[in-house]
Amino acid sequence: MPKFVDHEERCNEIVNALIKLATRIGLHEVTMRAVAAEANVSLRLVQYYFTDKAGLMHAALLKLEADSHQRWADRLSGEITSESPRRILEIFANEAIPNEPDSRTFHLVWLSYAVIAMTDSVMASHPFADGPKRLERQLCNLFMECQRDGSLPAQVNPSFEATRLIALVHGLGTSVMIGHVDAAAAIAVTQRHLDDVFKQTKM
Amino acid sequence: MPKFVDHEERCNEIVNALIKLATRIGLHEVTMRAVAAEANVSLRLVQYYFTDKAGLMHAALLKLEADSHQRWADRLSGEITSESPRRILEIFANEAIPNEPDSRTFHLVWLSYAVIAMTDSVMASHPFADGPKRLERQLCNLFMECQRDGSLPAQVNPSFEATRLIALVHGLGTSVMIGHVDAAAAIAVTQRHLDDVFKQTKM
DNA sequence: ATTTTTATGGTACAATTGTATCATAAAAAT
DNA sequence: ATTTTTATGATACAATTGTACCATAAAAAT
Repeated sequence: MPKFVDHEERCNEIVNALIKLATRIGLHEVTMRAVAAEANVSLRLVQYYFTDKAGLMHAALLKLEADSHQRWADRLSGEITSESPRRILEIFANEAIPNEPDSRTFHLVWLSYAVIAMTDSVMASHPFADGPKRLERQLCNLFMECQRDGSLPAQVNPSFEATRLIALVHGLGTSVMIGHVDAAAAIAVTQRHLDDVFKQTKM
Repeated sequence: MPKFVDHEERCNEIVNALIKLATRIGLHEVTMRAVAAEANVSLRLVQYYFTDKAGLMHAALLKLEADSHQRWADRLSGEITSESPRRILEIFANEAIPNEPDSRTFHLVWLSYAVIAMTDSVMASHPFADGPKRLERQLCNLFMECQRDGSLPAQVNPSFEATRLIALVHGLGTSVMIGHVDAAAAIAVTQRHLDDVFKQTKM
């Protein structure tokens, strides 16, 4: 067999080019040629590695989710381990607010895909809710841990809190991206929200 | 002067065609010709009334916001007037969840514009945050009314609650649109959220 | 050394899109 | 009745886009 190239690596470069491009000009304006140019490869190569535009788009979505999951997994098994579950929740909330290139890219591109999925049944069927669902489970577990260590009242519903927190940071994220609120204010809101949750009492 | 046509009305028909189309196939796939076909007019007419695609898009965004504002204003000056401010907040939260064609359309199309605005400076500069900002003021006022009538503890921060509620329903809305949570569950979350807010106590 | 398979380049093509242009109907004003 | 202005139709055009096709370099296998 002939000339061999790290397929994986080549695909990653192209997909990264797409994500970078989508961040700059919007996913809806991304074209095969533009991706090729951004990745410094020929148009033919993009076709070669992904056949379709649909294939490329799909691969990029998968990588976006995988990267995001990986970043968070790394974080969870890093210096963070020593922190209290409540503190981890706060760190999550902070990092979910798009105030830094990585999180801005993620929010923008993910939301672009989400909007497409809302009218494109093919895109919709794919692994879309998986990311949020896994995240929600993780948050739910963190809330339960807080109850076990006594920092969170027992009558609080962890599943509800997870859903609420995820929706809140997502909504805030969009507000930040369109310039409705600035990132600092958004982080203040999430902080205060968590304070509220943790001081809930029976009446 | 010659043949006269209700300009306003004609524009509305075309813009409505765009919104209907965007709801069906996604805003990013909307084309001048498709809008013309949907409105049952010639391509030339769309050009005549809006010159640009940019002009058409802009007009549609304005109408989307205006309609939404109008619907809510009508609601507020209708049977709702007799309701308590807290109940009005609940009604708002319910209607913001995209479980019905009108609200689904609004969420989808508005979010499509928002995503475009995130990378398009021309779109971004336009009246984008105005809608949410006005809404936030209205919600803030409702919370303050609740404090005046004694149903909401005084130590609650109305402005914070308005920001939080709007971000929450927005985030939930997106989750509903992509099928991550169903509409009924989302409404249950907003209901429970408001319950939480209204039973907050000093510690 | 020849073959065979992978990787890559170049380019052509049909379809679509936004826009521009040319024409004309239709009705009010003169 | 002629003119003038609005409203509308038809179509042409250049640009772009996704995809298909043809070629070939390069290296492993024979």
